[in-house]
Amino acid sequence: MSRASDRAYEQIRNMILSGLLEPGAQIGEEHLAEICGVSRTPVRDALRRLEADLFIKKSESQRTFVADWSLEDLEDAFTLRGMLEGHAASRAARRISAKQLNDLRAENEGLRLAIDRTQPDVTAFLEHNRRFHAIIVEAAASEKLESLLSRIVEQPVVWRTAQHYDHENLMRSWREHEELLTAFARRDDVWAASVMTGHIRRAFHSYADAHRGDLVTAIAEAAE
Amino acid sequence: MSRASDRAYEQIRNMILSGLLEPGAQIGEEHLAEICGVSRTPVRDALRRLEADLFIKKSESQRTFVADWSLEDLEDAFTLRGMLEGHAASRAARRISAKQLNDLRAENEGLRLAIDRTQPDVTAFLEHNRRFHAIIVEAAASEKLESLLSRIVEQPVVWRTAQHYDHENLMRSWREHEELLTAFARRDDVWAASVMTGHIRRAFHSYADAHRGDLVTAIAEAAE
DNA sequence: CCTTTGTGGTTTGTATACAATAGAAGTTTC
DNA sequence: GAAACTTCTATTGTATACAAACCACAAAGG
Repeated sequence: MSRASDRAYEQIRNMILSGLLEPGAQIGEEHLAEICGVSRTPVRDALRRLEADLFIKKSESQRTFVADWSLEDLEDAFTLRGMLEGHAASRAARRISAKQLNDLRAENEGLRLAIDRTQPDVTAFLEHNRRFHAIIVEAAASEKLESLLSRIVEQPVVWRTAQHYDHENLMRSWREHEELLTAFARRDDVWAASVMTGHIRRAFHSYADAHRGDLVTAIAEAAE
Repeated sequence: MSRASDRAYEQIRNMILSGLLEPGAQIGEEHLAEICGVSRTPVRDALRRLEADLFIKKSESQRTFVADWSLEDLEDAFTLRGMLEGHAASRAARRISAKQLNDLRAENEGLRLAIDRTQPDVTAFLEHNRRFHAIIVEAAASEKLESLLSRIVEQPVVWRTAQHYDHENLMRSWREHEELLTAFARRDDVWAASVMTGHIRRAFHSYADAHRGDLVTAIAEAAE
């Protein structure tokens, strides 16, 4: 891949995910170019990709804004993700290799270690979780499915809110992953799909609960 | 939208859909720029979008090739489309407006007129069909769903093969659309979803049958 | 004969300059 | 004082020039 435009893509994406660029905010190409230390050309390139990934959206007059997702939009995205990842799990159950199964086990073990401590390491949790799901999509061996999923898995607000997940929720993710592993080991595609769909669905509610807590905090801070 | 880059997008897309640019063929930016009568900048812009839409793919070394889909890839795409459009139909059944319902009826009437003649007008059929499905996706009112579907609905080979559809197949599409209309009128989301999924699924087999005929023709021509 | 390495030409990536267009603000007129 | 028009500014779109990467082919060495 190209160096400058990829750096720009990563950098802008991280700024959006971390909340440095606020949802709804307008962003100018020149401005971003300065921040990334490159010219407008690679920035425009990066913006096109971010637009396809629904991280930004353009007004009728082509001005660029950070995507602003409502709770409804998020439920919508989680529903689609549940369908698609359920399908991925079903395919994966029929195709997964011994190596991929081992990799999955390793990731879930890492995930458990990240949260099985007095202070859970949420960043590590998210990374192991991401890789766990990525391996399944890879095992599903469908280029189109992979392309579609890459566009709805990561959502800015979800990242920021994840810090508020409680220990029980994190452990439930681990347990659901374990169940998924069993389903894969048995090559049971129906089981795998239903566990996955439920897993994503529950994740949405965990998010929604944590998000409400987040809102309360924000309101309290604003009141000070 | 911008003039030159959109023209380039449309033009290149049409060249791919029509088969003028053959699957697997390498395409150079400079070359495309000449054809479209613009500079490389808007062409690169268009290529980024076409890449997101899976019309082209890039090699590891960033060279551009026309996407080459195997029959397996196509079945895969049709399966995903069935899932997503089924979901769209389900949502649409609960939300569709009277006006949208009328528009759907009009499109399907136009579709019938296009094929109810001695020599079916397949191009008109495809256009009415496209708009019919587009209205449903619009009625589903999910930005994400729309974004995902826009990336798998149109496939180069399908267009070219459509000319070989027989009259009975075309009429079945019309009848299935009519059934969908009834389901929408009754606001029956479960019915709508199952009719839609079956509709897409059958379309795949119509394609596969016609495609085999296509292959036979090609082989016969090569033998001359 | 096979492998490797260099070189020429082709293709893509980036920067910059300039053109076009949309928004904003200020002025004029009723 | 409000609405419409004009001008100015900010932002995006396009062209072009140059730099870097890559591929293919040929030549040399083992």
